Amino acid sequence: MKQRRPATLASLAAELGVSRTTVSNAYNRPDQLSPELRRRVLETARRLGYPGPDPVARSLRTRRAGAVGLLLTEALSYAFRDPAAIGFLEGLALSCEEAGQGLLMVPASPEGDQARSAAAVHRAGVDGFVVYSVPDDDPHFAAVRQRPLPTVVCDQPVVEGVGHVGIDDQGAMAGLGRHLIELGHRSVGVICMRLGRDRNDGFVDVLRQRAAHFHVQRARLAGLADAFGEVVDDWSAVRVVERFDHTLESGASAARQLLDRDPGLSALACTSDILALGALEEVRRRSLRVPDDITVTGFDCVPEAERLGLTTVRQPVREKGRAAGRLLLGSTEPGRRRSVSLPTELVIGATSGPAKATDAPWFSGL
Amino acid sequence: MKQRRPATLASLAAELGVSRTTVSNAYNRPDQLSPELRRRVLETARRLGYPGPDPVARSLRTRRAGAVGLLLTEALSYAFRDPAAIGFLEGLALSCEEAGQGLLMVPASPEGDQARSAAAVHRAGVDGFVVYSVPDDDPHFAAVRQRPLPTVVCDQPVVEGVGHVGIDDQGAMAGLGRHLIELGHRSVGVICMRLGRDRNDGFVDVLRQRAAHFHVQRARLAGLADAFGEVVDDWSAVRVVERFDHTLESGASAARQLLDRDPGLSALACTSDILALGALEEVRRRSLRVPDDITVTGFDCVPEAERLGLTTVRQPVREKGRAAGRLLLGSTEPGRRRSVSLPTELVIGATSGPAKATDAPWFSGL
DNA sequence: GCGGTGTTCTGAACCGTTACCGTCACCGTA
DNA sequence: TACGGTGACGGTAACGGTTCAGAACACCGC
Repeated sequence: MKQRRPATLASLAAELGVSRTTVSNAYNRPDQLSPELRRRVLETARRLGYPGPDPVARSLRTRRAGAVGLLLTEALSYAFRDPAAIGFLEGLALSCEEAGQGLLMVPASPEGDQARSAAAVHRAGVDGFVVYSVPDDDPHFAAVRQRPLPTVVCDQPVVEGVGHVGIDDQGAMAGLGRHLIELGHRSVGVICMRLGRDRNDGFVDVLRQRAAHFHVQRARLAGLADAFGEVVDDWSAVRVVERFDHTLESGASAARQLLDRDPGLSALACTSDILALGALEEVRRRSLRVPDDITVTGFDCVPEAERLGLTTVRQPVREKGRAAGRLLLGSTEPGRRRSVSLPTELVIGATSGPAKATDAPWFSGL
Repeated sequence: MKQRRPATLASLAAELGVSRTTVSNAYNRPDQLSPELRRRVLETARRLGYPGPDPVARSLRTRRAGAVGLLLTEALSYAFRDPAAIGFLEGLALSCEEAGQGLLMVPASPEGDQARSAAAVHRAGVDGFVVYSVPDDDPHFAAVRQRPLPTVVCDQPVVEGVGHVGIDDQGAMAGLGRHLIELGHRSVGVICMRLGRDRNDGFVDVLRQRAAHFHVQRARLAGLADAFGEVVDDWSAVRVVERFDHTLESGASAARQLLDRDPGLSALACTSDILALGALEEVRRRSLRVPDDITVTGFDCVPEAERLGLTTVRQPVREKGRAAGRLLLGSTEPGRRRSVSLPTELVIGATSGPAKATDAPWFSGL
């Protein structure tokens, strides 16, 4: 029954001897034509194998694609390994679902020249973009900004004319830092995620910390610096280790690097739970007791961390996704806030405890 | 500088005094015009704030959307809670990324009438569909089949004219069942995920098992029936409990229901690791030792299960995603296989052990 | 008989782009 | 000088719909 060329609105109309408008109305405005004619139209459509109005043509005319574009850090698949990113995605998917909008994950391959890379962004048929935690100088993000579409960023710096969702990373991390200070910790090692688009697995100087291209990491390190700057002579003497890959293994190897260099560390502060969980593995391997011998902290409060009683900072990842979606999809509302900052909570678990006396001069001085 | 009406290819061409074709070529076929003219075009585009050819119009003309549609079971956000689904997504995202294709998650709200529900599928501007583990009678899937697009299903029955990726769920589960039988287990309780689109938290008769709308669950139950049918008088006497939600809590409450009814059970076979992990929680709550007092098994081999040493079946979830993507995106190749079945592996962990003597009559008879 | 009021359907103008083919100037060659 | 080849660009026709302003017609009350 199917013809070589697939049926279109026009061919259906011709077959029925009615106008294209009428066929269109049969699908989109049932009240605009008699039930009898509508029945005939739909029946003929079925007979001819017409699947209904072409979505792309419809989008062109109506100027609405019915989908939100999502831009993630580099490798798309990376996101599916990070519990925090998954939570964000879940929240975003939820609010898209509520609004009946699709969610288009834009393929952003890291390699290749900038132009080819950004092409995927220009090829995306969407009504708006959500950009999640990409580096400040990301070419895809630049491409997104060229498109004349509403945009919301999350876990990135506030940008003029662009919606924003985030938390106070710096403040939250400073709070965690003060917790460590209260426990008497002075010699801490820090483990962070990658700070730039280049791979740099190793120690990080203050310059690189401050110039980090990833907002979140920059802010969290700054938060620690804020807190420890008060009690430590020189923050730049605190060793910070960076890892490109965000895996348990990275956390473990970073902890190894820190402890090899400075076995006397009384605490390891990590900028993510994944890294902290990895660090815990290495600590356990060394038969160090937590928190008696060493304190380990994370950030995010992923389920696994919560179960293990990791000291960390809880952030509402799912809510971030929902907020981003709502901000974008409700962006036509005029009185809408353009920036949302969500609350965090310091979660004191079983992996942080008082520093050993040797680490706290004023105790040993008694 | 920006005009009220956004710039188009045509307005750019008019401004430059060249044809639209030439402007189009400046973007898409740099070799078709002189570098000098191309430079002028691009420069004028920047000046006028023209963001490059409109993706939707381009898609209409070229008949390619540059994206793959993904249809998931009902609530989109559900997928982000199931580690197996996340693995699938990761694999699929990976192969889409390789091919430079976007991945559009179609919003498929469960409630609402069938017509409105399927509308999202008809609205999706994509070049093909991947359908993951939806019930056999899902209206969205029916809508997908109406669209004249290449389609690949995963964890669903093979359908004529549609690509297919899956594993031998029935055979794998039968293997697990034989493992339990070899250990002497005869009185087992079974915990499965939901079998239909209706909520039915409780015991399931054989009829409902066989009529399950979810292929995977149906197949896994059938696998257990295959194995135990050999040694148990009547499979229909084996208690099977169904849970609508796929959570740890569901697994725990299902285990509770089974053990309350029949405290003498020597094994709990679950059709997913999540359910099994939940069941383990309940078992632990009852101070039953695993596997001395009771054996618990899962299916999927998610990371958490692996770490805990759960006896389960490993299936290559990520590979399923990759295979689905490749099957779809390479579907133009003529000699391509239309159905892929991936291997599984029985993983014997620390949660399965010999049944207690009371459970094995021929032992106690010695 | 006439103006008013719906209902039902039509005509034509877009939406912004790319495919296809044609034109034209220019160049080297016999 | 005629000729075929080549590079650069232009014209036209889709691509498949939606939308808006009416046309045609029936019905109604006065």
